[in-house]
Amino acid sequence: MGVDTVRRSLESSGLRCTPQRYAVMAFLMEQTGHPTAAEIFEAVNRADPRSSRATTYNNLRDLVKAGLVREVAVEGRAGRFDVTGMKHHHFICDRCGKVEDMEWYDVPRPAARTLGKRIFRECELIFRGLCTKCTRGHVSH
Amino acid sequence: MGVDTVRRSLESSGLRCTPQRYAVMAFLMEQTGHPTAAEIFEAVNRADPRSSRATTYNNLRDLVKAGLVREVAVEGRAGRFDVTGMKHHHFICDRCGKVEDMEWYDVPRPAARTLGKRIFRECELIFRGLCTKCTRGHVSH
DNA sequence: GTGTCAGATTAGATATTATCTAAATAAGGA
DNA sequence: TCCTTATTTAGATAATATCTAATCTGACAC
Repeated sequence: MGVDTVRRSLESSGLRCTPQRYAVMAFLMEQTGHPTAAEIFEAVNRADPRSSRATTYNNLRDLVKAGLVREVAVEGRAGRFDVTGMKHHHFICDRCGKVEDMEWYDVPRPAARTLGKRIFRECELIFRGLCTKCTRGHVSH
Repeated sequence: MGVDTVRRSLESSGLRCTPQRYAVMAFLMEQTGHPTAAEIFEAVNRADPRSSRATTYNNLRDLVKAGLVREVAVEGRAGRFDVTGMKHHHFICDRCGKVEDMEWYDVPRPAARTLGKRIFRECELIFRGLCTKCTRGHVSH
């Protein structure tokens, strides 16, 4: 991952390339999982440059608004983030809340009639069940 | 809605029919929208029997666990609840966070190969965009 | 390189959402 | 009616997210 890949992502979205924003984006790009804001905040602050909590949240919001990053809300738990690079769906574990990527496939968009006056932006498909780890020791009825 | 519809729903799920739990379920069943836990708490407490915050959350969790109620997580906002009676998808407004029902249609489930050792329970399809209200005055580029 | 300023950062307070605690209560079966 | 166990309660606490207002800085024009 060239240093400038991150910088170019930011700039092509009209976002200033600040050290803190760079650090958030770089961390997410090198990540295969789906960290929470708190985890991102911690990771960034283990290294330099350091970043305040507010800045981390601000940057995540900016990155999401710019379409570079996606937030996955999980019931009763912290939201999780990943880069929107390659199209994929998500699997959320009922038990531990972990979010995993799932191979993408096309989903039919809703009929215009169903949509009415709403403005459609995207479909998101979420699979639910038990992740591999939580499956261990599980006995189906 | 006969009084006993609610009671029977609870009992057939092995849940005791307490006044507080009844009130939560009854409120959700007569509701067309997707109230937050706070809204449900308020609604129940405008009438008798009253219920504490903890009880409202406990009951919502029990109802979700029993499969009678579904929670929809919304990024950066309170979760929202509805009864799982008739199959439907959800539309979430990017701007105001409102959740609306959308006509249900079948979604292909993931291939066994993709699923691996995970245990699949369900698919959830979420549409995103602007709701009818937030569309007013909106100019698409 | 320097000046400029809109946008970014900061620490800490605050807001919002959800859960925990431990004692008191009540549902529903025997 | 009595018993057992699930449920309820008020208030404290935890977890998550945003706000404030002072300060700083990236990037552009020159």
